[in-house]
Formats: sequence, structure tokens, C-alpha cells
Amino acid sequence: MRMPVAELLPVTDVTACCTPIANADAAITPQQAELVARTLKALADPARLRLLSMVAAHDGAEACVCDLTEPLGLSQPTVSHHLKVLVDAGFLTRSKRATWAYYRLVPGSLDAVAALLTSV
Amino acid sequence: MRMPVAELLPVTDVTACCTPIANADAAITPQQAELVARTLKALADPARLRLLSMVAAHDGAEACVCDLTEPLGLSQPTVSHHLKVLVDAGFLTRSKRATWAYYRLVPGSLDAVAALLTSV
DNA sequence: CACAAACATTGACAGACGTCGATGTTTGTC
DNA sequence: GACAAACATCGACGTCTGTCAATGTTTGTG
Repeated sequence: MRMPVAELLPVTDVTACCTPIANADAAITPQQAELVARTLKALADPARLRLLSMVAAHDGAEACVCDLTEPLGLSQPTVSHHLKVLVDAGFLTRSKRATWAYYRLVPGSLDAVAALLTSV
Repeated sequence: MRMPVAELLPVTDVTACCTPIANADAAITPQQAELVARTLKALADPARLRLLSMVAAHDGAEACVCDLTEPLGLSQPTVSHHLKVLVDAGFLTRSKRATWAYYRLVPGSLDAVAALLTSV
């Protein structure tokens, strides 16, 4: 009982399109993809994008929750939640003074994401 | 019955942090945020990031579904679903030849997103 | 120390999302 | 025209996510 030649030597069939993953190393790893996706997920929300923009546009490039709640049109807990997501993702920093929590942009964070995208 | 002065003339209390939205025009509009968020959502998934990378790394910068299903480790319907999301978002183009559907990157699409981010 | 203000956290709920199996559609082949 | 291959679509299911009301925590004030 002999094996067909095609199974011993998988020739590249010109009629087929499915080339056996030419250079699999060139693509990003699943771990890299997971990491980048997690960062992008933090940005992929209209409320959070507006928050980033509003913080950047605010005086001194910093703002507290009460500055953001009303113009955003969302409840205070929801705003706090979004801000936490942005802090955890490294886009904002939180500094508490008195009863207020001031948020400000992390300088190169957005540019770093932009650089990540061009490398994909 | 008189109104308190504070309600007639809301003075800017220096002890308070909540400045009345200094320059609301400087921030992005809700419509812009919605649009950018929709684009980022298409990217914010590890499987889709890997698909983009695999298409870019493939010979001729184009690949069909059967090229991508096995190395991605997901079922064919799921891969088709992700590819559709990427096409709808403008990151990939689909061209059908014979029974195969070839996907290729839209040249400047990723850079456009990167530019969007720096403008937020 | 009691009270109020700013903010975070919790619990709950509706809707969106990723995934798969099953099925439909198109194209080439015998 | 029957059949197979490549791919898309559909239906269903579990999980994640955005949102809010209620509550907890911390800080300043009288």
C-alpha cells in the first residue's frame, strides 16, 4: 500500500490559492494582537474619545469629574467608569487634590498607539 | 421672596474646580466621536488584527479565506465574519476570482486611523 | 463630631459581540 | 446536470460592555 506522491511531497498547485502560510513569522503573534486589541478597546468608545478630547481641551489640560459629567450627558458613575478604563489603559493619569480628582492626558500615549497601528 | 445672589450671578468660585466648560468647541463633536469609535471598534479585536497582519505578510499582500482559517485557529464562518467587518470599515478590499475571495489591504487606511488618533 | 460635596464602587440589567454549527450560494469540474 | 469546493449567511448561545440607581469612602466645613 503506497501513499500518493501528492501526500509525500505537497507540490504547490497553481490552481489552488491556499499557499501553505508563506512566512508565518512576519505576522504579529497572538499575544501581541491581544495586547494591541486591549489598548484599542479602551479607545473604541465614543464617550471615552470625547472624554480624552475634553480633558485635552480643558484649561491646563486637566479636568475633574464634575467638569465632564454635564457636557458629556452621562451619569457620574458612568463617567468615573470610563475614566478608570482610560487610566488603566495608560491614556490618563489621576491625581486627587482635596475632594476632587483631576485627570490629565499622558503625553505620548495617543502617539504611541498611532505608531503601533502603522507597525501592524 | 428673593433669589440668592449666587443663583442670579454664578460667580467663579476659586475653591471649586468645576469651571463652566471653558472652550466647549475645542473638543470633538459627539458625531465625530461616534465615527472614530466605530472605526476603532473594527480594529479592537485580536483576531482582526491578526487577519490584517497576515494579509499584509502574505505573498502579494493578498490572501483568501482558506489561507487564513487554519493559522488563525478559528472556524471559517468566524473568519468570514471578521473579514466582513474589516471590509465594511474600509481596511480591506474583497475581490472574488473563481471560487476564491481574495482580500488585500487598503493602502493608507491604517495610517489614516493613526492620523485620526493624533488629532483627538 | 455632624454634615455636605466629590468621587469610587457595587449590583443589576439591556444590548452588543465573538463564536460555532448548519445551511445557502456561487463557481468550476466531470 | 450532478457533484464538490470556497465562501457567505443565518440562528443560537455564552460572554462582555455600557449604563444607571444606590451605596460606600474620603475630604473639607461649620
